Amino acid sequence: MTHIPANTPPAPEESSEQSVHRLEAQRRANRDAIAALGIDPYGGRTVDLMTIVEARSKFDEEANAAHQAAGKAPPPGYVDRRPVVKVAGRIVLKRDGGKLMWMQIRDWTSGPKEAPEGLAPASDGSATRPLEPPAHDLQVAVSLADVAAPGFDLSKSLDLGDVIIVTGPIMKTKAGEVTIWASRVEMACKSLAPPPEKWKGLHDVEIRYRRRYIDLYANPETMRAFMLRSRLASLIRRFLEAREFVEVETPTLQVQAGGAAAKPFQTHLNALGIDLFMRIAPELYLKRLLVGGMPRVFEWSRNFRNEGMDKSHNPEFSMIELYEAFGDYNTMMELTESLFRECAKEVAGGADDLRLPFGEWMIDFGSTFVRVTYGELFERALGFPMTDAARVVQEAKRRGLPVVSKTGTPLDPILIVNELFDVAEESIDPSRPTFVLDYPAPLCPLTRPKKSNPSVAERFELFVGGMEMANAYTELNDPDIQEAKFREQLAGIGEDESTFRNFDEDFVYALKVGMPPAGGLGIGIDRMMMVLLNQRTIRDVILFPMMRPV
RNA sequence: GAGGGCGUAGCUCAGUUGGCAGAGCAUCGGCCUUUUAAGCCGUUGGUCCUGGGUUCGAGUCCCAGCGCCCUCACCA
Repeated sequence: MTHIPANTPPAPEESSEQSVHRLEAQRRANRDAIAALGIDPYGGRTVDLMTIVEARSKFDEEANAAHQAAGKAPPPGYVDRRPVVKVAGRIVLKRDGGKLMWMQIRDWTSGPKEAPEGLAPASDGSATRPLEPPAHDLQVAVSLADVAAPGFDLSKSLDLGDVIIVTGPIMKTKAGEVTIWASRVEMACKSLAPPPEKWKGLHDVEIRYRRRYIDLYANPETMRAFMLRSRLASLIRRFLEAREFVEVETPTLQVQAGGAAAKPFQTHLNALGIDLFMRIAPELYLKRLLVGGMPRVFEWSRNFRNEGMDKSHNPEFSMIELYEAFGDYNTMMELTESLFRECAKEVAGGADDLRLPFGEWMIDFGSTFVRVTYGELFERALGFPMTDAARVVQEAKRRGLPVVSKTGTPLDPILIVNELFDVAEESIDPSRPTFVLDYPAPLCPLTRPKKSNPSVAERFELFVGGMEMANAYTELNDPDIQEAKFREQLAGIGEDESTFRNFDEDFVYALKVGMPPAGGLGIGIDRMMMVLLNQRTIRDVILFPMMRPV
C-alpha cells in the first residue's frame, strides 16, 4: 500500500467542506449531534473505571439467575444483586436493533482472538456454537427502557471507533454472553477517522508501522506483544537490581562515539559550537563508573548506528550493558542464562515447559544452554581445525573469500578463519541457545586473554534463533595494553572512518587511575524480545520503527 | 547495493486476451427490544501509487520514478 489516505486533516487554508472526506464529514455531523444533546464529545476526568477483564470477572452467576427468575415483574423485596461495573472502551462493533442496540467495546485487556476452546449446546439443544466469542471484547446492551437520558440518543449517534464509558449491571444474555446491560452511556472521545474493516481488521503492514495507534487497538495481538515487552523490561530491571546492579544513565550525545565499531549519527551543539555524535554504545562511560568505585552498573541504553536496516537491525535500538567488578566472562555467562530463563518463564506464564515458539522452531530455554568454544565449532562445521593454515586458505579460496588484502599482501590466517566462521555460526541449532566462547585473541584486541592460554580471549557471544543476542568479555583493565590496542586499531582504519574514530585519552587515563577486574555484557534487547515474543522482524517489537518519510 | 513480489473505494480484496471500475464490510436512508461478523430493503463512494510511452482504446502492455514486503549482500 502506498498512499496514506484521505483521513488526514486538511491543511487549514483548504478546510472547505469539499476537502473533508465524506466519511469524516459524516462523523463530524454525528459529533455535532452529540454536542447538540449537551454532551461534550471529548469527555473528561472519569473515576471508578475498571478494565474489561475486571468487569468480566465480576459476573455473578447466582445473582444473574436470581434476576432472571424474578422476571419482568419482580416480587416485593427483590433486590438486584448483579454487580454494577463501569468500563471505558472503543466501539468495535455495533448492531442497532431500533429500541435495543448491541455494541462490542475493546480496551487494552480485551486480548487477542483465540480459537474457541470447545463447543457448547445451543439453547434449544439442537446445535452447537463456540463457547466464547472470537475476541474478548465486551458486549454492551443499550435498551431504550433502561438507559437514562440522554444516553440512548447519544448511543444512536455513536460511530465505530468512538470511545465510550458504560455503566450497568454485568449479566448474561439468553445466548450466554457476558454483557453490560447499560444504565448509563457517556462519551470519552469521538473518532473522526474511519476504522479498519470490522472482521478482517488492519493487515497493511505499512499502515501498521506508520500508524501504530490504529494497529494497537485494531490488532489485539499487537497490544499483547508490546504489553508483554513492557512486563519483561520491568522483570529485567528487577532481576538486575536483585543482583545488586544499579541503573545509571550516561551521555547519549558524545564528543567521540566509542565502545563499538559502527558508523555514528552526527549532530551539532549550538551552545558550544561543536559537532557531536549520538552514542553507538555506553561501554566506555560505564567502565569509568567502575573506576569511580561503583561495584555493579547497568544501563538500558538506546544506541544509534548509522548502518543498514533489515529485519534484525533498526537504526536506533535498545541494549542492556552491564559491568560487574571482580566478575569475568564466566559470571556473565551464568547471569545471561539465568536472565533469559527468567524471561522465558514470564512468557510461559508459569508452565514448566520453557520451549517457546519462534517462527518454525521451538526454542528451548529450559535446558542448560549449549556451550561450545570457537575452535570446536569451527572444526565441527568446517571439518578441519582452524590452526591448519593451509586448509584454511584452501577453503577460503574454494568459497571465493579474499585471502589477500587490498594492497596485495597475504591476509593474516586468523582473519581468514574469521571469514569462514560465518559458516560455523550458521551450523548452530537455532532452537538451542548457544554460547560460543573463547574467541581467538587477535580478533578481540580489547578483551583480556586467558591467563592459561594467551592466544584465547575471554569472550562469548550468545546465539538464539539464528541471531546474535549477547556479547560478553572479561574486560581489559591494563591501561598500557588498552592504549596500544587503541592506537593499533586507529592505524588500521580507512580515511572515511577516521572522521569519527578518535583516541579516547580520558578513558585511558581512567584506566590509569585503576579499574578493578570486571566482567562486561551487552544484550540486544530488541532481538531478545523477538525470540521471546515470537516476532520475526524487529519492527514488530519496536513501537515506532524507522520508516522512510512519506 | 542486487534480484523478486506488491500498490485498485475508508478497510479487506477481485479484476479474464487490452474493450463501460467491481465485491464484502464500513457509510447514508428505511424496518426491527436478546443480537453474536445480527438480519432484510434501498443508497453513496475511485488521482486504479506518480509521470511518460504504445494503442482507436491501458487498472491491464512498455519505460522511468516513489513506497512497502521478501531473498541475498553489507553490518562488534
